[in-house]
Amino acid sequence: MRAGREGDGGRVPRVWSIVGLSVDWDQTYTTIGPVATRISQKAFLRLLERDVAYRSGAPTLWDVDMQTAVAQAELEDREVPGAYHKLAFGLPGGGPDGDVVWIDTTRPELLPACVAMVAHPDDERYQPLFGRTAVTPLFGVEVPILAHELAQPDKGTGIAMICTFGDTTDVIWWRELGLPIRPVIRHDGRFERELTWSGSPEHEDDVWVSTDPVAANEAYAELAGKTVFTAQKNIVALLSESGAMEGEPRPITHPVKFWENGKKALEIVTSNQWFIRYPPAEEIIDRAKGLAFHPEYMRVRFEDWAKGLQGDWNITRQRFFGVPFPIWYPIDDEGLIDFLSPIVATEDMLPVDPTTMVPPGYDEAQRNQPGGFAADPDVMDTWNTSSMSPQIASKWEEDPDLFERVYPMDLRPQAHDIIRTWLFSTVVKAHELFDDLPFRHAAISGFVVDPDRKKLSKSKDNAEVGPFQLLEMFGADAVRYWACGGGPGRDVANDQGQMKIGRRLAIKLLNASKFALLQGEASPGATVTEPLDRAMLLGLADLVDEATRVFDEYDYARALERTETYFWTFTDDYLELVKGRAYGPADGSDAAADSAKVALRLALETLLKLFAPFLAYTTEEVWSWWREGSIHRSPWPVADDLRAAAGGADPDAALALTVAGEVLSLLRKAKSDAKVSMRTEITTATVTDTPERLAAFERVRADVADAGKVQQLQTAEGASLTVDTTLADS
RNA sequence: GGGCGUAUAGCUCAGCUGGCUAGAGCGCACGCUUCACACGCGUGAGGUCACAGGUUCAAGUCCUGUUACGCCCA
Repeated sequence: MRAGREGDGGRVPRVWSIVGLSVDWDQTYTTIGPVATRISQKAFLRLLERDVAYRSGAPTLWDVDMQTAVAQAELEDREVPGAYHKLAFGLPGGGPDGDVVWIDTTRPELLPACVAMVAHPDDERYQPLFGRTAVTPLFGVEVPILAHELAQPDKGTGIAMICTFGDTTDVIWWRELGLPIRPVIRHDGRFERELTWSGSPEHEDDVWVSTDPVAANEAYAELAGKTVFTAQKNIVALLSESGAMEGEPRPITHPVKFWENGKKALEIVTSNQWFIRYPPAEEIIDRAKGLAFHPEYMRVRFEDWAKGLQGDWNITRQRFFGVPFPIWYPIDDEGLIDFLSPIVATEDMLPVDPTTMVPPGYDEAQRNQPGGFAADPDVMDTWNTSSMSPQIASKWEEDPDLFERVYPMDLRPQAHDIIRTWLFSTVVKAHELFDDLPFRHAAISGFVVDPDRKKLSKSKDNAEVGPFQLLEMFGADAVRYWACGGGPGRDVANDQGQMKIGRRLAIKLLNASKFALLQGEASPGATVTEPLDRAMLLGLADLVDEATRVFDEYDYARALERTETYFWTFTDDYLELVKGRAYGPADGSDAAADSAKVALRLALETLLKLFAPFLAYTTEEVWSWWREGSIHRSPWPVADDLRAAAGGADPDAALALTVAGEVLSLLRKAKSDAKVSMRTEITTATVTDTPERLAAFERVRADVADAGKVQQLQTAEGASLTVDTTLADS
């Protein structure tokens, strides 16, 4: 099992235990602790060796509040208010609109980070400008005017500035157009304090070159050390003053990337991070073809995610807790850390905490000293550890015997919200490390939603009652019944009505079982001979076939629904019809009574087993009344055994049972209409029906007459079923 | 904007490969102390199967489009 989150205080295991899940509590695992750390680190080292894991300085999605990198999988877009600012870039040599080019931007404060302008290659308005240069307002920086398909001609003026970095599109442009980088936003979300423009490059890599360094430095002084918010306010004032901005900002709402748990919009900063190289999308998709999704349509989420990946998986997080990287860095004699020459732990050292352990060839005194070493300060993305959960649970290279027996695993059960994180990363890791799938089936469940179909959330607190209360109120079987009502992949509404129904079903099963067992055992060697009993068993055999088939397809909801439907007619009709006969003669040796008793016990055993996955406690209770051991360890029913017990196929018997039920219903209706007790005797009843159905009815007429308390039962041929009755005086 | 899913009685849903006179449970109405069950039993009312086209002898079921809701992704 996957351990509950910190703070749950063991609630998850308790719920699972009460709900009756079959868990081997000796085989739990967690994603913290020495084993998880060792396995995560080992996987990392193996991937590092093969250059699948690598360290790189690259544009990184960064949450300035949390001061940590964020992976693509944890992004979400939010519609937030913003404003277009129309800015004039200088165009030496002039163009169609004179000596300026207008752009619309929502991030004017990034003007000092501008490295180029871009328009769509097919955009006739700007085609004459491609290859020329423009000059940024205020900062006087010369930037090239380039063409790229991702520029949107219908957005703003159709030409945009590229800054390092305003959004992920900037990153793509920067990478694909081979642009320089002018980073201005620091990891804390504020503008760099010390930035100086000069008239000519001071060294080879100098990007801070302006045609008017004095103006540039004056302008930047208004931004240095400021937050993005303040910087924008200040630069807008400067732009208006200088006449480079036309009109007022035009408010819009637009999608902006956030960390899914974050409060502030993400910035893109440059820093050194550990990455895992994704295989090509097609390769992952092909690998996943061997994985059965239940329901199958959830596969598209996996595939869409694979196709939509941009860049590799950043597994570095700047957090306090988590699995550390088994890595140190040398410090040169001047005290500078060389982040590009990591000192890698060896596998025999694992688990490694670089902040307390010392790399080979060094001693503790050299920590953080010139000429010494420094620990990698970061930790792994939690998904990077969770992606090893099959290997952690099966104790990869820790318990070879266990691993051999359980890996790859059969089943990954999880909800659909973490297909892109947990499922995807687990498949990728196994693919890279083992060239195989980590499991064969993925059962994707939905969520529990509130009665208005809204997702439950801790912050909204719209869960009226907690799991323990529900279990207390309705019982575990009722809660299981409700939970199984939503098929694979479907959300299930928190519906106490359904739990009530589950509870009634469980009680009904107890009572029906009591009745069946009260009839006593049949004489030794007795067999099923009566048509009614045979028909019931044959119908049950078909039910077993269907339930087995749909279970194999993971459609447990249908298995439950079919079993339940059968059970209701079983109790309403069959039990009523067989009741009288089952009591039998006083000595209990009558063959017809024996037939009923054998059929009843066989049906009970079968129904209990069919219900066992759902009503785990009720079925176990009934089982204990008359059988040894646990029903949950007993073999699954076999349809052909039931057919054999029924004495083989009997197509007419099914019709006999159907007609019997219909006639019985009409007899009840007569009494119900007369508002008399069901016990009331019927003096005479005449059943009219087609010859074929009457022939079938003939085989069960004694049972029907008995159940309906009919003294004289006659038949007559006619077009369709009708029943005329004369009630006895009450 | 793209993708996926859902749309059937007041409610929760079944109806799988087209044959339905469209079902179940809850709720509702009217009855019934029936010897397994009043935590029950029986009977009944309740639906133009979201909408519009199409395929077919036949469509809730297949196809196309529209609408609404939900989820995923931009």
